[in-house]
Amino acid sequence: MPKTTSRPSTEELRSRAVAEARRLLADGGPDQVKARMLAVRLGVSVGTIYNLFGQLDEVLFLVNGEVYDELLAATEKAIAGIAPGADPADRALALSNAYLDFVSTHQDLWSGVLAFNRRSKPSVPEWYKEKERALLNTAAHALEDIPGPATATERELAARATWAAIHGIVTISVGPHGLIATREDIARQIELIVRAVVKAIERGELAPPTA
Amino acid sequence: MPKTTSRPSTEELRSRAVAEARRLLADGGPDQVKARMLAVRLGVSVGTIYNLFGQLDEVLFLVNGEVYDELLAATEKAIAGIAPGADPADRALALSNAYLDFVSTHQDLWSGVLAFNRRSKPSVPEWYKEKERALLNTAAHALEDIPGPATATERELAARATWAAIHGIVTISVGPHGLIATREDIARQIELIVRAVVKAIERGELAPPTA
DNA sequence: TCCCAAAATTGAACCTTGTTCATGAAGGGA
DNA sequence: TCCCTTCATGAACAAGGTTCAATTTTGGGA
Repeated sequence: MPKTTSRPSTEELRSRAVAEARRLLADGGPDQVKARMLAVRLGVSVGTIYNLFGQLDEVLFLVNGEVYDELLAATEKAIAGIAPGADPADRALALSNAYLDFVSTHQDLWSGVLAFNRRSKPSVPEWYKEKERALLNTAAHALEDIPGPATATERELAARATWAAIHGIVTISVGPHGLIATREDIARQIELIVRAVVKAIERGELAPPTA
Repeated sequence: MPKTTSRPSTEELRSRAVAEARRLLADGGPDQVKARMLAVRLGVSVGTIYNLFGQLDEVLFLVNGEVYDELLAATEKAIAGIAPGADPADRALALSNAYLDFVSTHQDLWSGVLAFNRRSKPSVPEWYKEKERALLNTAAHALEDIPGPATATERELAARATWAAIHGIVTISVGPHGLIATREDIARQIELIVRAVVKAIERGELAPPTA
């Protein structure tokens, strides 16, 4: 009887490794993603992990990349669900609520993503930065078509500021393990900021008296 | 000839250690603050570091605590410099500009502080959380006396949201090494959010139609 | 001045982790 | 059958956090 279980393909192993790493990241943060632990979970030796990935950080970049993709999909879907003529604030809130939903659903994972991003690394892959840019662009898009006397430059500034603000509110609410504030509280804070900004755009109060 | 340099007192050593740790933190992030490196810089052995501090994290908490104190002092000073009857937006902007100034002046250090805070740790000392609370309270105070039909609860919500927003804008602009955006750009984003929120408070548009 | 108990220092040693590399097994084509 | 490429292996190395028994230093009392 020949062995029916042949050696799993390299690709197969790689994706299982990423899946395990994701679990470890969510459970204990980036520091818990260890080469030996991954090896044990996959039933291979340490060396094999280093055949699969140049260095351990690469696994974490891949995990985070996955998470980014999912978050991007969620936000895009949320925005797409809003009617073209709807209240601009609703569009912006659809985006931020999607973000909040996502983070609520994956609290520990997201906390891990943030922690890893804060670790200073020798180099960040270009494709990774690209995903981060894509996320920002989605946000910008949600604030793009708010009527009002704002130039493209002003809109872009407002979009980035609002995205950063939302990100700040969410981030400050995500401790090392789970949310620190209630979901409702966070949602209220986001809504407050978003509505205030949208109103400011509509009223043409964006540009402060430039010094 | 007797040795004129007697053994430095424990307190003396402790404070030199914190100072060195601060340098290391600013230079390479929390991961660069190593027991052996501290020992070498102080001219003592590894063991001594562990006499001074229960564990290495404690040094980092102390460094971050120092930084918090300085930031708090800077923001309080900025707010105190605003006349009591001044434009409420100016008060809020005084706060956020002080924050931005501080971070601009200590970019790498602040980046290190954030990175350390993201590391999941078994326990965070109470006095440390207290300092973080104090920082938030200062922010709340700056938004407290904006005229308008808002309840205390609403104001508190607005204060926390605004602080988180400012924090988000600044944080997203601080990469692992230095600022990613220009100082002016960051200041503009902050100003946009702050003015929008202050206007919303003044106009009594804080509370969205509660669902 | 001398001596000793307490306090602080030392550095070897242990353990965990990232990373490398010489060795060897597996499989497929000539 | 014999190579040759590819991949897996795990021992070994270098760091770094942490501990601790042995040693040194200090300060004060006799």
